[in-house]
Amino acid sequence: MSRVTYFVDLVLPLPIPNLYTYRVPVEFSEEIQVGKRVIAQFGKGTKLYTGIIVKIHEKAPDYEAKYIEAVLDEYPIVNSFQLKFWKWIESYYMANPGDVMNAALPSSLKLASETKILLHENFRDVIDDLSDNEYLIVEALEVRNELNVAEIAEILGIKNIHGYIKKLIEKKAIVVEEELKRRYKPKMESYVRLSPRANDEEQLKLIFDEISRAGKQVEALMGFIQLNQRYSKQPKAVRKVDLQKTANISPAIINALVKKEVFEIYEEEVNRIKMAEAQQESYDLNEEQLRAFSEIKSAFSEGKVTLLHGVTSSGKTEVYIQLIEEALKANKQVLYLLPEIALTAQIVGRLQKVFGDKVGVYHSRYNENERAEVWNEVLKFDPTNENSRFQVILGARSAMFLPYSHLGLVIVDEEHENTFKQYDPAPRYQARDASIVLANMHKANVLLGSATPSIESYRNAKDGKYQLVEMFKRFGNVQMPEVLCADIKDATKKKKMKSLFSPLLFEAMEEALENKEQIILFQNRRGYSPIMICETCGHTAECKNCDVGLTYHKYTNRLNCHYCGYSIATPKVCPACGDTAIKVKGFGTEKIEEEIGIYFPDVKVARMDLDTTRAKNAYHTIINQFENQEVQILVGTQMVTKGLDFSNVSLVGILNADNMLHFPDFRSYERSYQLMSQVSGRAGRKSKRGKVIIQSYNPDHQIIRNVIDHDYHTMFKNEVIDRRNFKYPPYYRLIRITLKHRKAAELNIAADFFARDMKAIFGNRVLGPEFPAIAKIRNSYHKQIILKVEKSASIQASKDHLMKIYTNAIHRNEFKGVRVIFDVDPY
DNA sequence: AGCACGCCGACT
DNA sequence: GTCGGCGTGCTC
Repeated sequence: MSRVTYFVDLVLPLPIPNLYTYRVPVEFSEEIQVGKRVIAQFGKGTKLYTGIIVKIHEKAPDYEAKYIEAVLDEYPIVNSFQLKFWKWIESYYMANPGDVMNAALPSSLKLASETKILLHENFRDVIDDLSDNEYLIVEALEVRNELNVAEIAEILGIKNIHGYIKKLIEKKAIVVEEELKRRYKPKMESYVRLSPRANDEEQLKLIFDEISRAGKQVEALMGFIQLNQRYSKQPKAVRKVDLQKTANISPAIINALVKKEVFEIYEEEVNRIKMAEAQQESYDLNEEQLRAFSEIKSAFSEGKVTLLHGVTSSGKTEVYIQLIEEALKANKQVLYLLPEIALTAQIVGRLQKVFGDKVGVYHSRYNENERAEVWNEVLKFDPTNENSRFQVILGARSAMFLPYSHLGLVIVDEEHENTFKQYDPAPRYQARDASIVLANMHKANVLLGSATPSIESYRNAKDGKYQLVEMFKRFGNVQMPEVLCADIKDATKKKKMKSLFSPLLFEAMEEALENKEQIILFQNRRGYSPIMICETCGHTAECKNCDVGLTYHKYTNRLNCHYCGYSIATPKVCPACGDTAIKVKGFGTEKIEEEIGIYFPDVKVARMDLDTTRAKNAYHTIINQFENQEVQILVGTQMVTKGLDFSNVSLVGILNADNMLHFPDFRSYERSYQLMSQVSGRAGRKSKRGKVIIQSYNPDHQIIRNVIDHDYHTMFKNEVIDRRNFKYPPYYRLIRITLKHRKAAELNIAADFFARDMKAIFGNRVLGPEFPAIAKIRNSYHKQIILKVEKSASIQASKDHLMKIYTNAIHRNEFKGVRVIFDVDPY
């Protein structure tokens, strides 16, 4: 009887463009399944990789295919929705399948080369039946417990040991330990409870008498009763660590009580991701929210993507919560995307109050075990099970890659945020756009939410492609803040500036502080001063790897490059002319912090930017301090604009609106409007109208006027006219081609060739090649070519042309050493 | 990505 | 004359 030989096409976690076909050993024929992980050798040497089976077939390729080494999973860990989604990302964003796999899978699910080989627990049963080499392996394993493939190869002195491994697995002498199982140990936690003997009022009294001379033990017992809430309706489990902390006792005290049979210690498997009890909070939607809610629902019933445009603190979250509730009632999964990891903490608390442990969080700062746990829970989701955990996933852009099987609702909050776009490692995707595609695959509803929608989304809504739902009132009838502009050109001329502060801002600060109100100051630039300049010869320090000036950081007294991290000590004399007249020019957050210290020496100031929030919990510490009003003034970059709600902020100052308005990018007006509106939204309380002061050299600038008038619509109207005239999104799609080379001259030649080839096909839709704002990063020169494709034209055809040009180009001599990066919808 | 093959400089 | 630099090309 002839047996069928199967072949599998694998995605390998490598930046290479193809799938690879492997032969399946007959003994795995039953096990293989699309979406399962397998181990396969790839390339020279003994490198092993985890691949995902994306296709099973019987067509032998015309080369000698290698065998897969092992099948890792009992069940597929990637479902068919995901594979379809991966494919879409791959093709739309011009990425390699392996890049997409890398972005999608938590790394604990894709380890392979380090795959450990262990003894089978019953290996002794077969030990007599082994060949010499097999015996050698088993013997080595008895000593070392676990070995990887390379180590075994060394022991045997043979390169290809896979035959032996295979035989040994068949004989059940060894097992290939799947990394996941090995690393992923459920976390156990010690809990304390009363022993059966003590768990009774009478007995407890006796015990108190019994231990009355041991003060610490009494404290321990009291602490336990307190934490346990013994006399409440619902006593709580008491963690050992909590008891130690609350009663301020050492583990020895608890052990003593265990010995006396008062306490018992028991272990409980904890979910790494903190459990939360749902405590249904009653919340009622106000009239406007109810209207929005019903409009959204009717749009959903027509299968339309909906854009919820609601001014800051109009109570969008409550509307989301209602929608989530409906999705859960329909036994569907919910994906709630947020732009910032930092923001998740605030929202997750709110959602968990309502949905308990149905809410899971997923983002890149989560450790591997936590991520694998969320992955597995989502994979296990069973719509018929009432108690499914993580039916609602809250996360940053990577959360869209989880193995959803019954997605019913996707919410993209703050949809205008550019952090939804992944820039650097490929795949360079837009999570907002991609998740809409994902939702379509699941026939799920999509809600985009923002106070300042992106021009794209708003236009889609205006065109009727999306449903537009708007909320104009702030929750609790808080007034929109009063926005004023301070003319710093005029103030400087009249010598009225108090360092960085215009009289208008300065007086408002004084007033707010007097009233014990808090202030947020926003400056879109970190560090102390952007540049150091020698007043004698005009020399400025530049990064030796990149084409940018170094930024002075006072705290460390160093000059840093924000692109590559290069840093030098601040020179005392000018390296060019030797003069000591070195001065700082411009200002960043650090400088502002210092200036406040001079004018308001008694006021507590906190600074929030990339430099102060690098430590793991720094962000929360700063937020908490500000929330608890231990700090009166918060100085920060972009970070302070992101949806934080503080109740006592009456004043927001934007120190310099000009540098964002003049950013060289077609989106700079849109971004400036969004940024300024978002910070402005932080001002204002229930009882008092907030105040926002924008400092600018250009107080009549159209965008500043729009912010003052809270006039999104005019901003939008003007912006779309420009976009249409200058051929930018949303009327055109952009593909950015970046070429990199170590040498500028070679790069220029290659870029000119590429652009010429492109112009031959695309004509004047090609822009460039141009050096970007920073032409040199990490010792590599960059040059960009932008392709503008009409929305009506086929983007796929354009990409096919591009790829053809690319494949032709790379064989050219002029292209040696040039790296090419494609970025679709780069902004 | 990783690894081998390959062709030019400072060394036993 | 050889060791080793990393540029180039391939991996089922």
